[in-house]
Amino acid sequence: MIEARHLRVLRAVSQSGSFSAAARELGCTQPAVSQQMRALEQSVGTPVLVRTGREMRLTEAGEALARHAAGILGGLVAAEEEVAAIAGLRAGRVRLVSFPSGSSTLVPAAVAALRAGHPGTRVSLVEAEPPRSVDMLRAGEADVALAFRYPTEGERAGGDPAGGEWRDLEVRPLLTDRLVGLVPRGHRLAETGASGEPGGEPGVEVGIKELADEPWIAGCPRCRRHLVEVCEAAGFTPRIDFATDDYPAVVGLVGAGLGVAVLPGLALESVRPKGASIVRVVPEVRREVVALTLPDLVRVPAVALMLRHLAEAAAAPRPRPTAGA
Amino acid sequence: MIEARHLRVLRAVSQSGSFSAAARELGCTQPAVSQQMRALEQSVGTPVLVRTGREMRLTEAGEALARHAAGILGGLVAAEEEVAAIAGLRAGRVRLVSFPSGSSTLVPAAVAALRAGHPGTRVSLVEAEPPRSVDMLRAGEADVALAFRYPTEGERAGGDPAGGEWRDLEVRPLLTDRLVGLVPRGHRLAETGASGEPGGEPGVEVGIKELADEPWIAGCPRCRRHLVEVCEAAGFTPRIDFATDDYPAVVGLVGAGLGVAVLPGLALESVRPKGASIVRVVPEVRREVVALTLPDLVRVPAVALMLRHLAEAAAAPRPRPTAGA
DNA sequence: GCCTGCCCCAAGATGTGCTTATGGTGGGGA
DNA sequence: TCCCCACCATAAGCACATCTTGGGGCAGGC
Repeated sequence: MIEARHLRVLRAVSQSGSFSAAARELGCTQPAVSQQMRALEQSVGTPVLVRTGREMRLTEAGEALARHAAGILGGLVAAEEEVAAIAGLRAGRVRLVSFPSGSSTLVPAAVAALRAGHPGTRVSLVEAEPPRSVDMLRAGEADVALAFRYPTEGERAGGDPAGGEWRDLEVRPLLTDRLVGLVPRGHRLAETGASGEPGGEPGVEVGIKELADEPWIAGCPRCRRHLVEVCEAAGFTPRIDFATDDYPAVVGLVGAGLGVAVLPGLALESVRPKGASIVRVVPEVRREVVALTLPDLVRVPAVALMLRHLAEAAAAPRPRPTAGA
Repeated sequence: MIEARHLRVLRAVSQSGSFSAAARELGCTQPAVSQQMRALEQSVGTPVLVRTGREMRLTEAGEALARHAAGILGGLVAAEEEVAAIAGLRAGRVRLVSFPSGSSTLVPAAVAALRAGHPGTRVSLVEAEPPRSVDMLRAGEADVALAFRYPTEGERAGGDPAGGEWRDLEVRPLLTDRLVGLVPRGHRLAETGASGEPGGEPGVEVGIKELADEPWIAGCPRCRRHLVEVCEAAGFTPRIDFATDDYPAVVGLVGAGLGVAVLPGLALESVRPKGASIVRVVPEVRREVVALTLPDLVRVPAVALMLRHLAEAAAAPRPRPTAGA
């Protein structure tokens, strides 16, 4: 079996014209070159070099090998360079999958930072809610998944403290997203005017039990399930009139006076809550936003960098949701 | 440094989807595959494989390597096949250089036999007299040289019994060529009619001293030098009127009655001695026809085969020179 | 005629790869 | 639900290949 090492030595010999010069070029001793060429000749079964007194020449077989060696060794260095570019972040691709409110907040900041520092990298983004996004991760269709989980979900999944259903994944907590209540402007629980000013905390605090009799507008299936759990823990079952994972639609429905809702704070960073007032819900309802990837992918430089930038984006001060016009 | 072995294993893994299957495919054990992949990942500095629970997938770097591997391994296989073809005589080139009378007698027979047995081989032929042909051999412009030497030349070159000036070459004696005399038809020394019949030995025997007063037509420089030596050993210096290495010209000059000549028997195989009679010269004058090559080239299959066929052609019964019309 | 450079050869030391044996893990069938 | 099997990782031992050092032969150049 011809090895690349043989071809490297052969090329050095044919270029330099002697074993000694080839050895100097290759940074080894002359007997090493001699032995390599002997091994090559043995493996191919015919001489490749003619030792004439003054110079070292190639036989026809040697010429054939040298001719192929150019392409083979060129391909090897090309492969090395391409992989080195990926390893050195001069190239590399990260396929992100994110839930909607993540892809409009954390992702743009992280991607911008990554592209700014390493222009050669490429990022692709698709949107999917957690169960599906994790499937994509496991199926190799994505490298990093932005997902979220509610605290109670982890407990339900067998009491495993190390991540529940994600125990075989690398889990990077990014931030804890406090959910806020949304009630129609002018609702009896909304403090008119003062609530929801830009940059300010929602001023009104509402016990969740106070919303027991309101019609509800729920979000994605998991959010809806969690909402029911929280309400039932508070002693009532919410009457859910609408369910949609389209947050602007939720806001619109609330603004139209069709009900109340609980939304992730993250979602309100990019949705203008027009016609609705933001209230603080007590007890606090939180969800944890995490970045997920496969353990092996953590060692892929572009993936590691993306995780780092996601963490930085999550750590940056969040703009406060506004009450809207 | 990426080695071809790594790429072979990587390809097997990516095709089979598991280390164990790749090991079976490669004919080794599973830990060997595991170690190879670990070594590859260490050498390129980034993971190339993602170990997900059910299947083994390539990372982006792994995809890049696999993409290059196709061409690299293909090139290696092509190189191996080409060299194997040369080693197996399904291909291969022999560059012959021969003196004129050799290229019209021994060479055609040997080349025909070689091409008949191994149609893939190619033979090229150029003509050159020994000093030049040996230079070409040493310069790598030819693989096999057909040459000749006169017995006295070896003695002159320092008494080395192992080949004189060719002591660094592989010398394969092919045949000993007896030189014959050529006198004009009807010359006083030529037996009219009976001499030089097709298939018969030259019947007339002439002592070289009897030609002392004849004008001479000499051949190539070495032949001419040897002629002078022989004549001087017989006690006279030949009067050389013409010197040419064109044997048909020599025959023509003799036939025209312009002098006598001594020619290699081999030359008369392909030159019709019209107008001239062939006589045996005593004492016998011989030259040794040999095949020369570089020692390393003996191990090149096509060269070895050519040498063998040349020896067989030389061993075959020689047609006798004819007296011509 | 001496000297230098080049190649081959042999022996010792080092490193690498392969194998066997073992443990841990996840998936599928009874 | 449990068991079993396939798969991968790891460690230890071994064999092979490679490299180095030291010595010798040989041809070319001053």
